[in-house]
Amino acid sequence: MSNVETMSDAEWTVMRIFWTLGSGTSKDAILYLKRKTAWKDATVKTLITRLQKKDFLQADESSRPYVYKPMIAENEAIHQNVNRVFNSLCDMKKGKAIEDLIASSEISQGDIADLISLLEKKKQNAPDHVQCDCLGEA
Amino acid sequence: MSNVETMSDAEWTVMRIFWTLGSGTSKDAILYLKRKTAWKDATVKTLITRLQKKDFLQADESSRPYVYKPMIAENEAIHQNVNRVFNSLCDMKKGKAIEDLIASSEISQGDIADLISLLEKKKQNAPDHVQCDCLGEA
DNA sequence: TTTCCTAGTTTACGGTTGTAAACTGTCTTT
DNA sequence: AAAGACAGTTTACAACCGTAAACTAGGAAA
Repeated sequence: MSNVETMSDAEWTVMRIFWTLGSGTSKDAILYLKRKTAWKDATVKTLITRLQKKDFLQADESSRPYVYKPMIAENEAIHQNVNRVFNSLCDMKKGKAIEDLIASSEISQGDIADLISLLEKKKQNAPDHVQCDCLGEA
Repeated sequence: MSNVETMSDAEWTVMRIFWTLGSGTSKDAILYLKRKTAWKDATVKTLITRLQKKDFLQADESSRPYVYKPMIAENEAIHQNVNRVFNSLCDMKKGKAIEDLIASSEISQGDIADLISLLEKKKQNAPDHVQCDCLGEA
């Protein structure tokens, strides 16, 4: 179970290409990344190499050019990443932070429906207040 | 308007103390941080110095020990930080990511109510589907 | 006023990250 | 078989980060 903490921002950007393509060559990555970044080809190559070292990408070396594929699922990576940020937030502020997020994200009808029903359910057992935990245990 | 992108994880951890206290001495920070980390006093001092250089903390030097206070509001910092992570996510996956977050966070009754009403409102104009934007513009 | 403690400042050091050039090995095309 | 193109590998390098020791100056105690 690979741990996404060690994936840098630039590496994440590269992974998105492979996650979306399912698999692809370095050329594919270089090509698509030109649309979003100003990186030189060499930069992308470096990032791919680092992702391999960290076991986030694996190369099929049976033929050239190699074909790379993700060794961690996008959903799993997103889960870890998003949760990591939230774990560093004051407990008391999480609700508002989520509100903020919802306000500024495009969300589909289906997902909104899911969110509402999840919240309805969560409401049954929700506490009246959530304490700030920033100063640690008393 | 300071930009939270340059605040490191360790620095963030220190800021939480000052955000919660409103202001405090390095001793305060060292003390509270002992509850959550194994950092040596010197480490906290270094982090405070870096936060000052980056203009996230300001010291009142009119008397010793200095009293430090945050130059960026916690809410603003959280907003920037959380949004930064979400901006690096595939648009299509944001809804699920938020679901995930809600599922694993403690949220108060009040916040849940707010979230639901925000979602109800958002539902009026929500798209049926959200496209993946990982490969950039076509 | 001499000494000591405490807190602020300087220096340190290896690892990671962003960014990329240069080198090299392997197919493909003459 | 020789040459060229492309992609994979090595090397580079400054800034930032986590982590902390060592040094120093200002205020408190003796």
